[in-house]
Amino acid sequence: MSTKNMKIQLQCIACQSRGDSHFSNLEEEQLEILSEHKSCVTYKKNQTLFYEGTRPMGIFCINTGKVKVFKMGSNGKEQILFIAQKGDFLGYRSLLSEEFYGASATVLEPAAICFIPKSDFLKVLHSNPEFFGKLMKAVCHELGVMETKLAQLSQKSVRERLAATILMLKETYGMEGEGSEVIDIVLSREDLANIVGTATETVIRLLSEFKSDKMIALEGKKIKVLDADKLLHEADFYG
Amino acid sequence: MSTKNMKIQLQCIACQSRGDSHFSNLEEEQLEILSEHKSCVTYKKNQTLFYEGTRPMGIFCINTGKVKVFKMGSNGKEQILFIAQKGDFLGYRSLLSEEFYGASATVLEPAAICFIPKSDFLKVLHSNPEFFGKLMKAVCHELGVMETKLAQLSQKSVRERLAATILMLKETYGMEGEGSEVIDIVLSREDLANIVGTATETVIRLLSEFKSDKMIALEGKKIKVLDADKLLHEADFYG
DNA sequence: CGAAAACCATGACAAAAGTCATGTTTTCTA
DNA sequence: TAGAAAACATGACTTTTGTCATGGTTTTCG
Repeated sequence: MSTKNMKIQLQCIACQSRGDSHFSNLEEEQLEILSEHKSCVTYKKNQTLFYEGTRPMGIFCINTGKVKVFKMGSNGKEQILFIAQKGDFLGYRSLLSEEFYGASATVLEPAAICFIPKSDFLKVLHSNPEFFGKLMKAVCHELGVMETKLAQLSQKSVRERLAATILMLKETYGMEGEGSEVIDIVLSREDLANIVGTATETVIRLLSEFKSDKMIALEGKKIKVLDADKLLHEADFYG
Repeated sequence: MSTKNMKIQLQCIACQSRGDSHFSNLEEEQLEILSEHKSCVTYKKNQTLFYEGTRPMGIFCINTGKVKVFKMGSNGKEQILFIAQKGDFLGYRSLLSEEFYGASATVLEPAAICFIPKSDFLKVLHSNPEFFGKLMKAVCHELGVMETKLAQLSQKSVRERLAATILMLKETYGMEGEGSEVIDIVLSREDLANIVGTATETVIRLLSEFKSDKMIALEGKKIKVLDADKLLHEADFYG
């Protein structure tokens, strides 16, 4: 197998993931502008889309696959801010605030991702107030989500946060399987710890406990949720 | 003294704090729209502008004074997200994402704050792409700031975060006084703890240590920075 | 395929931070 | 302005979480 990433060419207008994205309501003409200079590349696991501290040159649009977005701490530990998937944009926030990337983005599983140069994206953005408004709304929503994460990090125990994280993953990646929900994302214990904001060993220990308590089952790296109510209770979603 | 808040009337166009705000470049016509239905009220310490979970009806524009914006945890502890001051807008984020307020806002010191109804604000916003773009840029920047806070909360010790918080306060509210910087904001130890994300007692203990180590002096509730370099060192701003 | 590397798991221990109790000081307000 | 309430301070102790060490398991890749 070649070590080079495979390039695939596809018009945005025919993109399978467009319906899930902010591009869903764009007009044909504007989709053509976006397609003009875009490149679509397949990435392998662990490849990095962009690094914290570098200058954004355009936006990434995820076609398939999952991408972790994280900040590196001085201790060498990552804090994962969110996980992006099909239809999500990456990098437009730094583009609009005209700052360097505030985080890095690394592929978690094989992915197909388009890159649209800054100028084309901005051209469409400024010629389409409705699109601009939609994006504004999305950014405002994201800010609210991030504030909630901050407060929970500060106010909840690791145990509560892990339970909440498993439930969140279930909501996002859950697949019904023989009565229980299998979470369809492969995360190392370390990545999971970096979402929760704790040490890897602590996550491993708590997962073992949750397993003993029959709340989850571990199938290889995948987590199966056996008792969502009990997890909800652990996450302290009532006070 | 009356228990009612005092109303003062002033045109936005003549507002002293406008130069510090996102409204600085608006045209006369648009300022008049904003002025039309606005009300400007003085608030006393501990009065609340809006509560988490309620519906936003407009935006607040701070003329003078300081306001803490926070989320309440199930344990009854606040997490302060940021402190707003002269020229800052509050509440426009929830307005734009069309969600309920995600946080509460309470006045820290006597303040004069204007309220502009939703419809007037949106009218101006949508009639002025440049203003919209400016606000978008601001929100994107805020999102980056919030992500940084999240990562630091997860990756730094309480001691490091307190040192960083004191330095941040110095940057924002510092006033040169006989060689050292007096931080011109009155925060209870509890509020400070709720910024740092820790227990009140822990903050008190660490402040005592910082004082013993001659990094700060405590003058009543106000903090004076004696050795910013040493604080920077404590905050671990190099790795 | 098979060795090396990465990852998972668990125990033992240490450190960080939280909680509770108590006393003092400051601030508010009737 | 005096009494009450809130805020500050500190000690003693507990709990939570992190770190280090070790061994087993899985994955990767030459």
